[in-house]
Amino acid sequence: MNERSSPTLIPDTARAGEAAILNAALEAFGDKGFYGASMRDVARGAKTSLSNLYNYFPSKSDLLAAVLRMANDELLNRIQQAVRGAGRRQADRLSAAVRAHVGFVVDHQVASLVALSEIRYLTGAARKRVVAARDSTQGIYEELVAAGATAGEFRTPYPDDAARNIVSMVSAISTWYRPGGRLSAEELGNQHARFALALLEATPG
Amino acid sequence: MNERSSPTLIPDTARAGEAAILNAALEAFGDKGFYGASMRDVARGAKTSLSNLYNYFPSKSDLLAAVLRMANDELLNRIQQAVRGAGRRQADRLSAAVRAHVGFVVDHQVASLVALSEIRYLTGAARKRVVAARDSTQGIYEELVAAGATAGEFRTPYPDDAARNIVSMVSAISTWYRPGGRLSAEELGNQHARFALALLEATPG
Amino acid sequence: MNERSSPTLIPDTARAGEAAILNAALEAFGDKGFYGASMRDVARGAKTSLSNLYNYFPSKSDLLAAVLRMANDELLNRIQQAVRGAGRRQADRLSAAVRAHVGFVVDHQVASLVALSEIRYLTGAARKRVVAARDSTQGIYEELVAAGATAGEFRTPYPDDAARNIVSMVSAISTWYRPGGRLSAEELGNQHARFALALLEATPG
Amino acid sequence: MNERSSPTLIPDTARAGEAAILNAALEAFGDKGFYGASMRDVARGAKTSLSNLYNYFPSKSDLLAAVLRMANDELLNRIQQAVRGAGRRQADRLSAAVRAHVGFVVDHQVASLVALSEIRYLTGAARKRVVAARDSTQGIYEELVAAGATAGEFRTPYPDDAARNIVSMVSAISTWYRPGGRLSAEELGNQHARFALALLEATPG
DNA sequence: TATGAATGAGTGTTCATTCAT
DNA sequence: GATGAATGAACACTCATTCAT
Repeated sequence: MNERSSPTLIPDTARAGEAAILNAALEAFGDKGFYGASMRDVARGAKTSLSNLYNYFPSKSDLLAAVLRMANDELLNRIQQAVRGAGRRQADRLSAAVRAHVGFVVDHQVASLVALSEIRYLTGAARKRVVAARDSTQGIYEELVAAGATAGEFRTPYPDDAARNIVSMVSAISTWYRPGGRLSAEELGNQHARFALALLEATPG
Repeated sequence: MNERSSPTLIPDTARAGEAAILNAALEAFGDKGFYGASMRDVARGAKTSLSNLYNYFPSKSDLLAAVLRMANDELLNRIQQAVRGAGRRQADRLSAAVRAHVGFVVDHQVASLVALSEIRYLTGAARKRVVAARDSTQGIYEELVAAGATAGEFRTPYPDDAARNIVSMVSAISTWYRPGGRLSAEELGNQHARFALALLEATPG
Repeated sequence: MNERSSPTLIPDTARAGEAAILNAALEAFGDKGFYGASMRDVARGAKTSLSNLYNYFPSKSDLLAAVLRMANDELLNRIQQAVRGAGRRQADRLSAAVRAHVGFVVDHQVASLVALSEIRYLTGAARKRVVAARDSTQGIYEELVAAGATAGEFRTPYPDDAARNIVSMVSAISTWYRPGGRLSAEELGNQHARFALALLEATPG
Repeated sequence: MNERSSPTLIPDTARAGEAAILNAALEAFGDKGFYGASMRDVARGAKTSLSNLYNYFPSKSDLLAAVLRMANDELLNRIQQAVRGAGRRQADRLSAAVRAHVGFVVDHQVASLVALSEIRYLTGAARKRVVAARDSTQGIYEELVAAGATAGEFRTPYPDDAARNIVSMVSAISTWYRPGGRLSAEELGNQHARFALALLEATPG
């Protein structure tokens, strides 16, 4: 049973060619960045013509937005599911969230990296939507931390800032992680769960 | 005495127009990213002609490299000086490093952001040099953490990873900090020093 | 009886979707010119798909040709009918022609404008046919003028050139006319009939 | 002495490459229309590179605007000079204006054609300026006609509309004139001067 | 009849860079 | 040290048109 397979980010509702384009875009943006990657790169990766891209996405920006939205949706799903499946102590729930988050970053490293670094190239409504999605993720952490603080499990005087730093730490994994490295994905998850609890100055369980 | 004035990054040894160009490049890269900013943007910001840029820097990449190198030099200097001026306990030394680091990020937010996000667009020798400089900074933290671990001050089982996460947290400040926000620069420094010690599972001082 | 209603240009023989396409094409070409308007614009205006246009017209040029042919047919019909219904004096016949011509331009301003300005973008057989149709209209004027000159009603030494200038004047109405302007359509017709007779140096009736 | 040589439209103040570009643009726009002509066509005609065009004109629209402005300036100059050099009777002054106008159209047929048909592709401030210039020309005619009407020389009941039609007739010459045709430029001028006076129902001189 | 997917050529424009002065 | 002119390559995007269904 493979608990952390790497399910594609692309939802089943997508049209035929759409998935190929989205995956190619993800790869291209991850490789060269949003500006550095050209629509021709994407088309080449998706094995279609440049102009055909525009039958699916009206602009390069929309393509980026779609990629980021999908990544954020999947991340949010994973974290929420993990939290729902965890015990009642907030420390456990937060640990589960961090492990799920790390799992996502490892499974979808490129998407995580793109989400971290290319969001700045969005503008207007697309940006707002993606920023909101990102804030949802952060919001989950803030709620968990707040609940834990109320329950006396976490003693940090800066709960919100600590929550943000947890996200920073986990997100940063996407910038240096290499599969087959010193730590397995699971170890990485446990490690960062411990970091998170330490940051929150959790009372020993 | 103004301990945290915002000294320019540009060294006095620079030629006449060089400083203006470097500052303009910093601003442009910060605004739009390396690819998004054009040499014309830089020229406009430096109030000189496009072609004159090439009398100072042989290429756009070299311009980015110069900016990053300066930023890293200044950061390294600040941290080293802070550590030298701190007490003998490793916790104190590390706190001093973090506070200096936060001070740099706040003083040179744009440069910090550029260093964080545009390094990927360097290649070849220039990249190597900048990466090495960045690793020097990280190395300081690793040494401090290792010394503290040896001394029994820090109990984290993951000293190197914790050191990296300290850098991640402090660097991330550049992505959200706004002057005049909830916390002053000094408070931000103290806060992150506490986060760092918590992360390291420091024994109470 | 409404003598100057705005009967559509599209003949009843047209297939189902054809009328919508032709009208959309007319509007699009009028708005942005032949090159400026795209087949997508036409499809949008006709509320059908881009590719469906090609079930009706084999090319954009053919679409333009069809529009222009229809406009010229209607114009020719109107003028011929008006002349047939007029008295025996050439001045009266010419006045009737001009008034009918002005009526057409006012009723179908966009079509008139397109016919005036987009004919240049036709090539080959399509162009020949449309130019011939336009020349037919001009031919009517030339005959009327020649007959009037022979009859001693018009004294201009340049009958053909005068005829062409009558057409120029009336056609130009399409470039500036706005419904609800200073002059009614009927006044405009009478006015230009007078201009035409003046141009021909007609002997006082 | 060459009274109607074809002095270039390009003023002496222009930079070196500018004249070549403007002339090439004039030719290209005349040949294929504004939309039909590409910047590559212009570059080819000006014997320079595509990108170099943008060192002189920031956009294709600006290039068109520059062409049209120059044409209108020259036309206005010619008419004004002609009127100044004419006698005191308004009929004479108007004849002079028409002859000068015809001379311009013949000398700069392409420019006249472009001014007549491509003005619609301008927008914003550029359009306003060119429209204003065109209206200046029309204004001269209106003043002459009004003065003649006051003096009892012209009896038309529609002085302004007649003035507009004079412009229409003369402008239309650009759409059909071919050098070496039936009429010389001078004859064409005299002919249209006669047409104009006839249109105005001028009292016999 | 009607559609969405697909394509290759072409669009205006911007790019980093070079060069003559 | 500084400039404006010049360039070739690349860019995102649109075009008219075709084709399978």
